[in-house]
Amino acid sequence: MLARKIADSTVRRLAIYLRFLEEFEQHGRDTISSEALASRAGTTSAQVRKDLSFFGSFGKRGLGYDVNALSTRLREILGLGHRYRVIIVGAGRLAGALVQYAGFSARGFEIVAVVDRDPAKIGKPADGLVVEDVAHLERIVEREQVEIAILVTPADPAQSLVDRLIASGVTAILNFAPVQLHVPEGVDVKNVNLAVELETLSYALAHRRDR
Amino acid sequence: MLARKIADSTVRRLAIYLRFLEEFEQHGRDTISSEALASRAGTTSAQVRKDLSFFGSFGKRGLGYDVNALSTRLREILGLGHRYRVIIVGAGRLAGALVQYAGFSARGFEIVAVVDRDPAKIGKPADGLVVEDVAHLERIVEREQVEIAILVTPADPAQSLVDRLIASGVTAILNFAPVQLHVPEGVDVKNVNLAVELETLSYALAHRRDR
DNA sequence: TCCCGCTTGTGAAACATTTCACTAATGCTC
DNA sequence: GAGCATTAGTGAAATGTTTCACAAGCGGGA
Repeated sequence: MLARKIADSTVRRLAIYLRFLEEFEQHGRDTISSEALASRAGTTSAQVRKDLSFFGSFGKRGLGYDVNALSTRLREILGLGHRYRVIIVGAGRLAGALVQYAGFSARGFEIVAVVDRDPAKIGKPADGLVVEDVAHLERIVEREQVEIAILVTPADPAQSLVDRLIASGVTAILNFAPVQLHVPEGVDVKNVNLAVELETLSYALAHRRDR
Repeated sequence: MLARKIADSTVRRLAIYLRFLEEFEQHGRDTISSEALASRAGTTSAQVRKDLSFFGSFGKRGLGYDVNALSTRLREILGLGHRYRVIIVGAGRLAGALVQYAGFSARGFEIVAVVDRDPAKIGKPADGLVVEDVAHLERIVEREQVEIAILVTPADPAQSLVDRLIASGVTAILNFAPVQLHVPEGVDVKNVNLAVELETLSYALAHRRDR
């Protein structure tokens, strides 16, 4: 795979295209045009074609894309070829929602451990798992061969937990804590901040008349 | 407020700056440079100054920004001057996490109702609220004077719920359902898709060697 | 008052992403 | 098998965003 520097926006759209392709697959449709895919995904046909063109050319002119072939290829491109082992750090309610969220395991993200520092939570069951003590974080990461961590803690302990995760070999982190994490080269962090999302809506509401 | 077309990326950063300004405020610090703010927020000082410059000039050369004045101004810009009344549509676990999430109410987003269609969930308590029947959606939106809706349902019913919300006067929607919603001019939608976030991480893992 | 170090505000340049517009395949119809 | 309608692939143009670099303003000190 010779992919150079691909924009984050492109990768996100690929993931979205895949979602709709799988829907088409289930409906037994076997070919789809860039136009049809674009209208589902809320973008333009030129954008779809450009996004795909970074990775090769999979379509047939005059016909469109083979639904099966394209979704296989997208899964490959997105690295969804194998199951990822995921740890959740922090056993709050959001953690509970994530553990149970079917969308993750459907796409190969398997939650193999949940840890917390609160003795009241340690030992409690969480959808087939038991909350473990964060004190044993390193041991658990190694035992479960964790590749991805989801951080669902308050801002305060986040950085030191990340340092420990990285020291144990984790190289990809989905961060829900409202802090900017500092990580070395070779480790990827994606930040999700639900309050920020609501605030961009609030901004839009406040400035509606400007448009 | 004469703000023209401001990039979404800029608005998100403003929300993040505000978060750190409030932290500085609590620590009694009364002035801060673009450089200091940038390093906390994970960006550059030039970016901070440019972002702020769209809305006026609030700093003092040689000194930096007045922490209090700037955070007040940012709250104003982001439309955080009043409390927003929010409904959550769908009473799953994610909804539960959102209802209880302190970050929302701290920023003026007050959850005033939770609805679902599942009779098993209707009537159940949810952090000071009671889950109501989605059949009464219109009545509830009016009664509670809801301005913002958070959609936490499966993909399937999402569009028809959105249509009903809009017909009832809701003009801002935070959408967690994995579909592209169609809304008329004048309604804002923000999409959050947790599976997509994980998939961009997966992409990064798969292509690490390319860089 | 004058000088100096610091930091903002901002055009211009660099860079990135999206859209356009056209060429070239492809299958279908007659 | 020729003509036609359709749709992918793609350089080039347009648009959007970030970074650069520097002039100008401010406060503090002598």
